[in-house]
Amino acid sequence: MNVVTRFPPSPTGFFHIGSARTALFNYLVAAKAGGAMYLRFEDTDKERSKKEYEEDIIAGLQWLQISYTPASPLRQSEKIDVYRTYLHKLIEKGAAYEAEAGEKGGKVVRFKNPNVRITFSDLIRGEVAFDTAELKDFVIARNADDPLYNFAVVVDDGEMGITHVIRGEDHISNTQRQILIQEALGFERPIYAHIPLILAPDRSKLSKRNFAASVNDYRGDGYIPEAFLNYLVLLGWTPPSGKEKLSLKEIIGEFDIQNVHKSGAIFDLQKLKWLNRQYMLEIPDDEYLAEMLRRAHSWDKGIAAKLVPLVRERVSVWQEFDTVKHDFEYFFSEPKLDPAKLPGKGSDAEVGSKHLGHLRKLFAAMPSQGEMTADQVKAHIWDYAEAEGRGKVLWPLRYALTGREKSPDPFTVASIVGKEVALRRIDAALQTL
RNA sequence: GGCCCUAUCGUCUAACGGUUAGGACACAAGCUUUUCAAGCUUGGAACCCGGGUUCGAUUCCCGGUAGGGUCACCA
Repeated sequence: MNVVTRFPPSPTGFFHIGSARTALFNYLVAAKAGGAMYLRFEDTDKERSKKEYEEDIIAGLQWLQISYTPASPLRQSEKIDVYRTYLHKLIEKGAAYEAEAGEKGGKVVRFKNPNVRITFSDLIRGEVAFDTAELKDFVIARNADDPLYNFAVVVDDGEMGITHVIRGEDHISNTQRQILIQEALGFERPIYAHIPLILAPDRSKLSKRNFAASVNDYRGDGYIPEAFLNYLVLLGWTPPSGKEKLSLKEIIGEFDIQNVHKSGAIFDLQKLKWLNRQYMLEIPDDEYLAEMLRRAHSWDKGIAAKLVPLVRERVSVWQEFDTVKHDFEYFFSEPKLDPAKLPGKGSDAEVGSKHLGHLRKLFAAMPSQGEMTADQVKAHIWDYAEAEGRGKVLWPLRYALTGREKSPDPFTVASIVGKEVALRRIDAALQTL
């Protein structure tokens, strides 16, 4: 069977997380079967549809590497004549009729409801049944040149030969209307799959008001697109292998729309961050450094290169680097010291001074040629620290080097700033005591 | 309210009649060169309720409850 799916957003808002997942599932079903997924814009709502939203959606799909075939024409607004033809066909058949005055005055086209019971089989939910009688004769067009969603969708899906309609659960009650129109028009019924919704942390529908729901926001925060996509697919589906971190290729290999869950899932930002971190850890050092420098222009490249592993430990999303980078200032300029904090817990100035004084000698005795690793620095100091009490010796050293109560360990810091700078900072610290 | 859908740790989930109900995120404690981060180890944490069916139900059926979706001349 040649599989043809579609992603038909209405360009009335920015690319939404839920839309992204719908697009992804449609893409996966098509990719799995070697079929195609069409993109078409459902812009029959002229007032709310905007070009900038179309652009945002396209940019988002590209960011996520979800490929598609553009429908031709791309927009529903570009094929009004086609809808008009089908509309006339329905009216001639007596399956639809023009009706006087609706709520907003003027004529509208109503579908003549046969009042039957519709049962369709949903790939995710099984048999779903509706009694269409309560729909009454619903409106399918404002007039011959102004079709409404449910009608336009049926015409498009029919003409494009869509085999699988995969969409959000919020469309499940539209299905009965669409099947009715489909049968009147003589189109074949596609296979349906209604996927559960993504929920905000309070279990309400994901909306801009209570949550960052735009894909754009995550792109802006510096999430890795592969990680974002990976997280999205995990929301409502578990691969048979049980693996959580999956490439798009692996996802396609394992994916089966029938294994998608029935219930809605809350979007968990912390798990997304965790997954993103797993992807960031795989970025090669040179690329990682380049991104750091893009976000911290003033940083010296040589020092920044040595900071890569320290940054990696602390950053799960690039956005976090923008905050954390200020904690690394002491690598680039002399720290300001608070004499009260220098000796550390349970020690006074005299004790601090004594240890720092000895440390100064130990540092001075280190080789000045070439760089020292953290382990080598440690080797020079360790025996003394052990003998005098690690905390008592190491705290003043670390504070003298960084001027911070929280920082990486003193050996690492010393190995990065180098012997000369370390000595200078120890001297400066000694003078404050 | 009508119709439709859903229901396992706080969250995402595994289980497809018989398990000490498993994993991941988060959380807590301990270990790491007194801090931070990361890492490692350990721990607490769930089958919505009530009836059936069955030798046996988290699992199947029915009802209740709760949550969600939808009831436009929006999509």
